[in-house]
Amino acid sequence: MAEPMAERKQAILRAVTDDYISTAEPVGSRTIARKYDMGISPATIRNEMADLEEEGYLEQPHASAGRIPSDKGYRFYVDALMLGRSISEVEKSRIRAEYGRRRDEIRSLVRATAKVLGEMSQYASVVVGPAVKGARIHHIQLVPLGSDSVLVVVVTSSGLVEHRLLAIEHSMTPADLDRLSAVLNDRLRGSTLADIRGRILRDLQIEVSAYASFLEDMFELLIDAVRSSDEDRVHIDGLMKLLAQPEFKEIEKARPILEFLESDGMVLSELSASSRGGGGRPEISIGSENSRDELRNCSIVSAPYGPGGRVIGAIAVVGPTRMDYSMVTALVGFVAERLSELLTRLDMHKSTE
Amino acid sequence: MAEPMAERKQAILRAVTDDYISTAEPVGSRTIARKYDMGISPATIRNEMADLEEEGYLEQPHASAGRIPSDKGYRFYVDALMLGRSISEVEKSRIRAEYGRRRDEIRSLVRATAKVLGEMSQYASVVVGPAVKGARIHHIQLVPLGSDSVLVVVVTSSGLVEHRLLAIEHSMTPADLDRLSAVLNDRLRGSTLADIRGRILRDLQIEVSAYASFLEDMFELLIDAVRSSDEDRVHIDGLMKLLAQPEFKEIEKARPILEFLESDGMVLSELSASSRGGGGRPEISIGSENSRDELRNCSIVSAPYGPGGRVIGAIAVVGPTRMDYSMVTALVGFVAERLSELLTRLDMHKSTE
DNA sequence: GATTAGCACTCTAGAGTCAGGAGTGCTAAT
DNA sequence: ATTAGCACTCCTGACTCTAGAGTGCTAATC
Repeated sequence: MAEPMAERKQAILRAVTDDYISTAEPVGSRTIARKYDMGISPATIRNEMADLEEEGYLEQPHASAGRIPSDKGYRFYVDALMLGRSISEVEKSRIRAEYGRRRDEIRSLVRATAKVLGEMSQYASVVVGPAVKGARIHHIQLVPLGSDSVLVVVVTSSGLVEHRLLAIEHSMTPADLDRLSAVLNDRLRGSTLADIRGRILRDLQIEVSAYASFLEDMFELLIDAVRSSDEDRVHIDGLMKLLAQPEFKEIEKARPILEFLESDGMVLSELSASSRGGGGRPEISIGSENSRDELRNCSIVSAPYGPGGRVIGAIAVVGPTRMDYSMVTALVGFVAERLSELLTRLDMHKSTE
Repeated sequence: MAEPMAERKQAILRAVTDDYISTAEPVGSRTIARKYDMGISPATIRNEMADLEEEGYLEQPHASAGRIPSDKGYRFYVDALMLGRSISEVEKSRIRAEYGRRRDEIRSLVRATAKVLGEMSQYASVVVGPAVKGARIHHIQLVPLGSDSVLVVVVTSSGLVEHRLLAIEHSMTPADLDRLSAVLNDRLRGSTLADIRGRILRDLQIEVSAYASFLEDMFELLIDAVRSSDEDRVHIDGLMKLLAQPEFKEIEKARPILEFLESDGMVLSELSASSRGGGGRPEISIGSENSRDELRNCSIVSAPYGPGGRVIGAIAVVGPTRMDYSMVTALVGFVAERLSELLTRLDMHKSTE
């Protein structure tokens, strides 16, 4: 058993998969003989297909229809059969153009990524931005807004800018705030927000005891910001594209997937699991391979990204199991790479100060 | 012509509409006689319904089915027939709770509004946040982030916080930036971003000529921020809820509406038109009353909001023409009012500085 | 021994038919 | 003016039937 699959059988499996991916119709022996001339008759192809079905690579929707790939068939296809494609120059420059303008702030970068992935893949796209939690503080600034409120701006080392308004009881002069900002920066730079809660806060409160309660409030706010910003990490696009796929014509088929995508929390846990793998090429999860049951009718192509090899988030494309793996893999790979590159450049700026 | 509709006819129209709204099935004379006992026989009801159809308030999907309200019928219903309902205390406190935590920043308020509207209405919700364009500058702050980049933070009088990273060529000390911040605040407070582009920029460049090119870059960035932030104004939620409605079971029916909602630009122009009306109670736009053709299969209930009577944005619920107008109108009204109230309070803080 | 032509068989999609049910419109009686 | 009665219409779902596609098997062929 487990002997390598014969050359010709592979060719047939590839043909069936290619054809089904592009037509969404079960494909029969006749079709293959006609479209992909491999010099053998439909009858021969039928025999091979019967074998492939027995081995679990193909299945029949009903007794007298053509064959379609099973999840196992798709798996073999992406691992061994699929012709690796790289995306065209036109597409590349399209992507670069999308990034051209907004190279400054990470959130708009993330959003642009979701948009370009959705539009170019014709499926749904997901981009998970960097977490605030655990990020190191790069800069913190208190901005006086009036007699009774202060804007707290925190910039993390990953380039994320968070801000919150804080009501204050006692008037503080701009000079006060500046001095406080300086102290805060001195003490907090490089710590994570989680760190702050404990030791550092206590130290600070002693040091600038006049502002003890102000600091208390401020950290409360920041902690809350961390919590709620996790929801903001997930950006979805191209839902409409997904719904345009024939497998989702009846909305019931799409509902589980849409519900999954609508729940930021689930997306987060799913994608951060898959992005641990790090490095290399995009990861492909096909139908029943997905850990969640509601995703057994779709496939996900994902890749982590981040500056200089560090992983801070992930991008993904979600489509039917009949998705164009070749195109999507190339696209996801290129975009993740491109995004990482941009972030690396941003990061360098920051470390050379 | 145009004599007032007889009492009983109105009762029948109301019954038909109520029933259709809750069952989504065409309703026949028999059903009405059974469910809403108004002491008359099905035959009488039939006669009245025939009249109502002739006058355009009802229509028949096909010759021997029950009746359903036409757009004109719904219009009469919402204007004259619908029993005004106010939302329950439970719901009110649910809404208040949603707002409880995040009273600080306008963007999270807007997002929370979209979420609560979607969940409680069971339809899609749209919230248009305040425009950056045209907003007055309340505060502007330059934050040094390293030797070669500066974070520009702008707070508008509507409470919107925008920020952008700016690469700089020549190193500027924190002190430089502080002085520059002070000058900028002095000169720009109260102007709109549009104003800046012209005269003020020139004056400033002369005054602090050392930073002329820096200022040029900065304003370039801000202008761009204004442009791109228009996209961010629109927040959608509850799309899934909309798709769960029986009229959208075949995705084709929903597509035009989804496409409309996905295009921020269209939503923006549509809603800002309707929010001009200002004040009072929610505006209801039914089916063919909508100016856009792709919306002829849905109804929109919208209301403007803003601090102290000023309109800065709008909220809306989008559902099938068979939507529960009574519930939605009450909900939209309450939420818009609540949101305006919160903003008014925020605004007062700001004007008492 | 592998390949292929031929053929019977199976299954689906779509068209046609039919009965049942819901609802109407009309008429005549109240 | 209202209503009971009834004929009529039209949809819905079940059933049947056919055409077409595709298979699997067998026997002939290379």
